[in-house]
Amino acid sequence: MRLEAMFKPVDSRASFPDMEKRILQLWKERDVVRRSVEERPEDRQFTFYEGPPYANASPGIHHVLARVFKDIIIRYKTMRGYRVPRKAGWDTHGLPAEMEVERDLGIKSKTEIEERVGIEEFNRRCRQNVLRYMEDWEALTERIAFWVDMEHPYITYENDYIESVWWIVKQLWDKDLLYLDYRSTPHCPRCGTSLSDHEVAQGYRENTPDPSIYVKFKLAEQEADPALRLADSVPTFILTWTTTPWTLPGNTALAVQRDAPYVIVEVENEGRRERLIYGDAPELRSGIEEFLQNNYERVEEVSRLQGEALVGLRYEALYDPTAWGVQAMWFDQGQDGRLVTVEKGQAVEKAYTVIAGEFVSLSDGTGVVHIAPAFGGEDFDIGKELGLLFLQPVDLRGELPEACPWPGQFVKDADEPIMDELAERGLLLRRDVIRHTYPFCWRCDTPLLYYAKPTWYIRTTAVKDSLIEGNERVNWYPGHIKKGRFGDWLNNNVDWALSRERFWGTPLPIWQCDACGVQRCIGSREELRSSALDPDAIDALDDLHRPYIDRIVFGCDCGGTMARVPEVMDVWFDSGAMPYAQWHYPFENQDTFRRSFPADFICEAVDQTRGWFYTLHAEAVLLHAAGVVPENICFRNVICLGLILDEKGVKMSKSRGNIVAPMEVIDRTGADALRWNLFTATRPGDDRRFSVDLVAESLRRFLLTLWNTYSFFVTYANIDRFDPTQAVRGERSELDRWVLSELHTLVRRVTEQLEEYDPTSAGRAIQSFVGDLSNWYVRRSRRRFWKSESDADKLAAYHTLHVCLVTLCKLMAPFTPFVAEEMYQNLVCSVDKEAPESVHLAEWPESDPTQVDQRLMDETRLIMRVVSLGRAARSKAGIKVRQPLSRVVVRARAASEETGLKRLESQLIEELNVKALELAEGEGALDGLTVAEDESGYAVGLDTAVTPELAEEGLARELVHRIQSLRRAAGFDISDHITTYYQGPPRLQAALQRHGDYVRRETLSEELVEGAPPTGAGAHAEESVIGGDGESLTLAVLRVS
RNA sequence: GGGCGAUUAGCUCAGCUGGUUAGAGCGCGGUCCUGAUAAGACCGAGGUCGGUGGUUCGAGUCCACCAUCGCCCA
Repeated sequence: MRLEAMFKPVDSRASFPDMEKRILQLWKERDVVRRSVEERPEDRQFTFYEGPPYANASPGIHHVLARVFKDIIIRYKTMRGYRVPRKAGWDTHGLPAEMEVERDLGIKSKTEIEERVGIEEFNRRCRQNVLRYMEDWEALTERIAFWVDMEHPYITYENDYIESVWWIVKQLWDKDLLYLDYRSTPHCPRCGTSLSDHEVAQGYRENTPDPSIYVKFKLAEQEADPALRLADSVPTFILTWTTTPWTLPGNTALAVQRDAPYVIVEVENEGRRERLIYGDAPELRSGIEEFLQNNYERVEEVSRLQGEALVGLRYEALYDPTAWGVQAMWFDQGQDGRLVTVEKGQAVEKAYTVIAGEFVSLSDGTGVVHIAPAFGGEDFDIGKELGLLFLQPVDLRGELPEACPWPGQFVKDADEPIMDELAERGLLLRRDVIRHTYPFCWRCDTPLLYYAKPTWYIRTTAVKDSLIEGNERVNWYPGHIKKGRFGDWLNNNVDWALSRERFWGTPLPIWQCDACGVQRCIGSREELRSSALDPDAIDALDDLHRPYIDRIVFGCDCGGTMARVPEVMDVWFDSGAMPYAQWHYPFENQDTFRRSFPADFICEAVDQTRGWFYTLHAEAVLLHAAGVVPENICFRNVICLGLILDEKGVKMSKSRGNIVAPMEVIDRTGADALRWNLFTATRPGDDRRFSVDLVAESLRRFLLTLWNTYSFFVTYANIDRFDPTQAVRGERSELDRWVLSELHTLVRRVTEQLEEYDPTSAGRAIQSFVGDLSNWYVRRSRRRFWKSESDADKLAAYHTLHVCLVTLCKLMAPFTPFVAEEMYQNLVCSVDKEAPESVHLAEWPESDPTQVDQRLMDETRLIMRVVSLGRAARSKAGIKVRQPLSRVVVRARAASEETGLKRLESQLIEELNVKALELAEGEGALDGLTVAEDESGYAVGLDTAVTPELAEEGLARELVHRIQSLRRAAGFDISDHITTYYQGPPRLQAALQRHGDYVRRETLSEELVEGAPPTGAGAHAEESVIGGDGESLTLAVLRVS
């Protein structure tokens, strides 16, 4: 062994946050982040895609969650020898940015942006705003050691990025995967814009009063259906229910449930008879019929029938909006249900007829649903499906036409007069008010209208089979997402609504002729330049956003002028374009792209199933269909994270004020503790409760246990000048072989589990190993380190512990990169100048199966169990472990176990401080002993008889314990030699007579001196009582200089 | 209303393809051990494994329904 200390001394009370900051500095100095990528072979790439976050607010703990789960896989793969490029990215477009700017400017409507602020200024502010928290993001990202290249990120608002997006759009356009159609969207009539789902969700208000009315639709005179007994020439009405009277002018169909029963009821008042048709379900009938009984002289059931029988019947329209100047349209079945103008004299087959709808409920209303395709989402969809007539008698401001009976009235204000007018015509059966949940504009409190308007779509349904087939080959973690949430989403795929009538987004690259209406899609800047009337304007165009792009016009073959359509693109399309656009593909970096597609791994939270996971997948499948990418899959493996809840299980949100700021946690416990908690607390896909206290527990339970083991090793290794480069001589002890067997088992398990994208199981296995290492290996080996002679056994113990700690560093490097680095620097770099300069540049450890001894591990488990029972027996007898006892008797469950007990006898004997182990033979073997048993059949009996010899030995051990405590209290160094002074009863003398060497050795006492220490010598003394009869003992220790 | 997930001790979580008597950590009360330890060991209190049915010789585990919570969708 060497003369100088090998290792930097380790403070067992180190501050983790401080240590981590030093490590950050070390990485910077040694350029480790860059080297961890570039020192791996270029032809062995593992591809990771970073989902771009929005940097317009500070990052939260859920962002930390995603980032560390990304990081752990990247680090692991790097250590496995893969090159893992990791390009950061920022999402910048869309409503989140626009809303922020609107708030700053105090803007209330879309018109204000266009007229008061101007698109140029508005977008300038969006651009300025959108990355304003980027520094926070960068600081946090660095602090939690998510290694991602933030110096060369992709940013979705950059021209190169936009150009790649345009290229994608053009590929779809060329394959006829892009089209313009109507779509029902939540619309704020006051702001004049669609709202996103997220915005709508913010504005739901409960207990909103609305009309609740039963409206009668008169069946048209037609050939008599015997079941309806129309031949009886009694007017027959279909009864419907609605809460939005203003949508009635848009009615073009009534929907019934095909398989449900309906009833025809005849009512009579003053000789006037009429018949009503409604759903035949008890809960419907009781409500309706109670009303009828109260309002009619006679109520009588005429017949019953299936909904089927009603389908196809025609009824009289309540209104004729075409007379008000409303242009009739219909969903042309010949054109995939596209909405087209109804030509003069053209008859729409499905107009004012009864149709069948799956969604019709027989538990409320009347069992008949009024369909207005211009307004409701379901209404629109079924209109499209069946080719219904379409009437839109309300403009985008929510006002009715001038020529109608309620000219220019806002729809909600028109409810009352509409109901009055229906009542006058005898078509209103019942008029109530209900309170329900209704969406309002979160900005201006205007009730939202579902409103059908033209929208650009991507024909994702055309590639549905490929979407589903591609997903089959994706490895999801957790697995249920694949068939569940994501699979269902794909199975119910609808075309992707791409356009937004907004300002801050990738401009939709479609130009339309003002004369002939022909449309063109532009796929590059070059194409733009060659098409533009003024090519020089393109050279001067240094921003592809609105309003600049809108100024570019083309000439049309027809002689007209082509201008860009006003829409921008759904911001999600940007994010799904990142595999291509981050490299400005195909305009640049073609090799890089080919090498990096598809991704091997992505990771985001579960809310991205319909977000980024879908847009990535969909765009790849579409481009594959267009023949320009090689695979219909964009990522091979994906970890889908759950959400973070607060300690009460409530979702964290700003409005609830239960957000935990990541930096506060990190400042208190360090980033490693936070990371460890996030990895091991719950499985990735589960929702997780989170609190600072739980992170602090991770620190205490795991990191400090490890740290103390490490600190122990360094302390003693330095005392003994241990040199890990020295070879071990001879056979290793069974304790060493046991821990190495556990270690190699651990390496195998952690490797397997990380290969399966399961850091949680891997981390828990590490945690359990560290517990065993500290609480069994080190405790059982303590004396080996402490003994004064440096023999082979001591060297083996140091070696074994050193190997365990070094291997642990490497296994933990992906999990807790800081503490792993700190330990690695000290345990490896300080002794091996040839070793990689950072644990993150090191190779992943290999599991050596020849070191795994399953029998030894099983037997050691058994010993631990028996020891635990033995301690229970001691506890029961009230005899402390320091008091040696003569024998322990163990009853095992099988002969093979007895062999194991015998083999590891010495560990058992030492741990329980007994002189001998006996195996229980037959009945009565445990009689007369203090016995502890467990439920599984093990029993341990202790012979509690304390002979004078044993008592003497116990006293010696007690003395050692006292002297050790005194040393510690005196603040002596662990290796200081001392003189010990003692005063006490005769049996103390006797004990020291016999065990003096032992006491001296254990306490580094050069002399044991009877009597008081010399006064003024600076000795530390204690007086205490031993034994039952009040014997007094005085001890003092004095450092020998 | 539909889909997905969760529900095991006061709290955070294990419990593999069904197989004795359901575990760990934290917390609580007590005892002990310790010159690595902010720690550890032992004892004790604490569970009708969300509920109800079913399959089975046997169910925390499989099936059905229900309840509660969360997410996504309508």
